[in-house]
Amino acid sequence: MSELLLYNTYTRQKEIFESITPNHVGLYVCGPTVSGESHLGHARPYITFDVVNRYLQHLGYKVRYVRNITDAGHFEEEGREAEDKIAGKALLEKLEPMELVHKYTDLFHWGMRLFNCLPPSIEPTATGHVIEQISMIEDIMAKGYAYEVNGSVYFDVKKYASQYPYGTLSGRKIEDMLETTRELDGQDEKINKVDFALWKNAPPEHIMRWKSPWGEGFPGWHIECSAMSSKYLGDTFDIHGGGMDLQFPHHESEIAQSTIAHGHGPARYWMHNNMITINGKKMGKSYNNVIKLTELFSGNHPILEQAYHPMVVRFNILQTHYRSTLDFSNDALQGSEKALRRLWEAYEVLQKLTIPTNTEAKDEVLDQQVHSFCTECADFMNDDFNTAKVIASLFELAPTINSIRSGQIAANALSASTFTLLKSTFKTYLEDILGLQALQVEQSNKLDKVLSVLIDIRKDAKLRKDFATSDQIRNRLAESGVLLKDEKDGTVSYTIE
RNA sequence: GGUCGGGUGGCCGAGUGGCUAGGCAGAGCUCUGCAAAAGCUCGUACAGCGGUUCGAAUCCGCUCUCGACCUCCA
Repeated sequence: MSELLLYNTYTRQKEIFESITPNHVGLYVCGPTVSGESHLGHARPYITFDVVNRYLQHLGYKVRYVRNITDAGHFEEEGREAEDKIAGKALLEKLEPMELVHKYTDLFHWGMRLFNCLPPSIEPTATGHVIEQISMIEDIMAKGYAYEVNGSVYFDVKKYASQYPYGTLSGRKIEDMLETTRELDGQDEKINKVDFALWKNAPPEHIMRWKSPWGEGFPGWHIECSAMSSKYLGDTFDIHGGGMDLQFPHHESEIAQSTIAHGHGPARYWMHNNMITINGKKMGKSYNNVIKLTELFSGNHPILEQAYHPMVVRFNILQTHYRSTLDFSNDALQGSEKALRRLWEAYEVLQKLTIPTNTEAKDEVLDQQVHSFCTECADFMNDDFNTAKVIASLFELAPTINSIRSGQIAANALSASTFTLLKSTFKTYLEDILGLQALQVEQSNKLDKVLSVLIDIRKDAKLRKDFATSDQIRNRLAESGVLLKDEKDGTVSYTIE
């Protein structure tokens, strides 16, 4: 089998993946800030890295997947007054900060569950690791790369850049940044505007505050990921992931902090997923075009023509390579919904088919085709997680499956081994790796029995050529969302919308 | 302004030098009491202009155009 190639943002090329510890992978993904409801944009990284996690496990790695919860609240560094997002929102909603954080964390987990994202191995919170963050800041100060001003601590980027490569990850030059940022404002505590906060002094009205060697305050944003990733994954771990928008300044700052604290950057491979856009514009609070997950699943948003099932969203995201932008539209989602339905039905048909006993394929050509569509799935995943191509291959197999079911293709056209491979490929890729699930909710036994009564009555009517009655049953059921299908073999199946 | 990445058929989207993904929508046919589903077949696209090459959506140059990052952001 081919080796796993992944695109490393740091080197800007695809590299062969080799884990630091054989058979183990340390994966860190920047998690959400739980100051508000999760939105469609959040779906992308967590689904992307869920597939990365699943695929690494499929390859036999034991993955320690760490994804943080930012519950300490970022501050607007450039704002006149330092404002804690979470504390501010808490005042608005008349909630304790902890109450608010809990509410949105639960909501986030709810969304992740619906998306069928496997939970991370560890989900550390920033507030639970203030001590670790403080000691890392102390370490950086002791090494001379941070300075204190009025109870706040800043990282000295200029000094760092003079001795270490800075800006590699995000493709930036410190000189350019120092030039473009000379909007000299004497108010700023920072020596250089490129400096970033490790610790912020808390103004009196600030609710979230912790004691530190520099007075009461709260940690800077970037330090939490550095402190927590090194705590749970070590000074150097395998993969650090997140959205492209975090490349700068967040990840660049993490590298700088870790380099001073540990002598090197935190991760060997940096992976960044691209953004979701709406009508070509990035979705974001500042654009006022955010679709929350609750709205997405309920259809309750002006942009949405209908509600979208979490699996449809997941499928839609996986139909696009993770490094491409993904433009949201109702048409695209509706297309994905139909596509997923068809693919999943083929999968269900396949599960019911019995594997033939012939060792030789009756149709060599078809057997070969099926075989290669199955095996190439691994190649596509190995090529920087090309889920779009995997899905295309599975679609290529759908007609064969459906034809075998309808008898247009004899079951023994395929050899027993190819048939087995076909079955395992669908199971492995569709369910285990892509993490997809049936759109339909499990039906209750009672409903099934009720429907079979109606189906039997309809069958009788059909035998009597009483098509008025049979059509009436079918139409009335359709009105209530139950679609009947007369199969070739005389049986009747139904799907519930 | 600086840096970077795009512009692919009606729509969504793969794809880095020849073998012209896939999905949705559309058209025709088969099957069917009718439907639905399914199967088969069809649309021959790569922003524009040059260049390199036997051959380019894919490489180079220019133009137009969209977007991302540079500030909280997935």
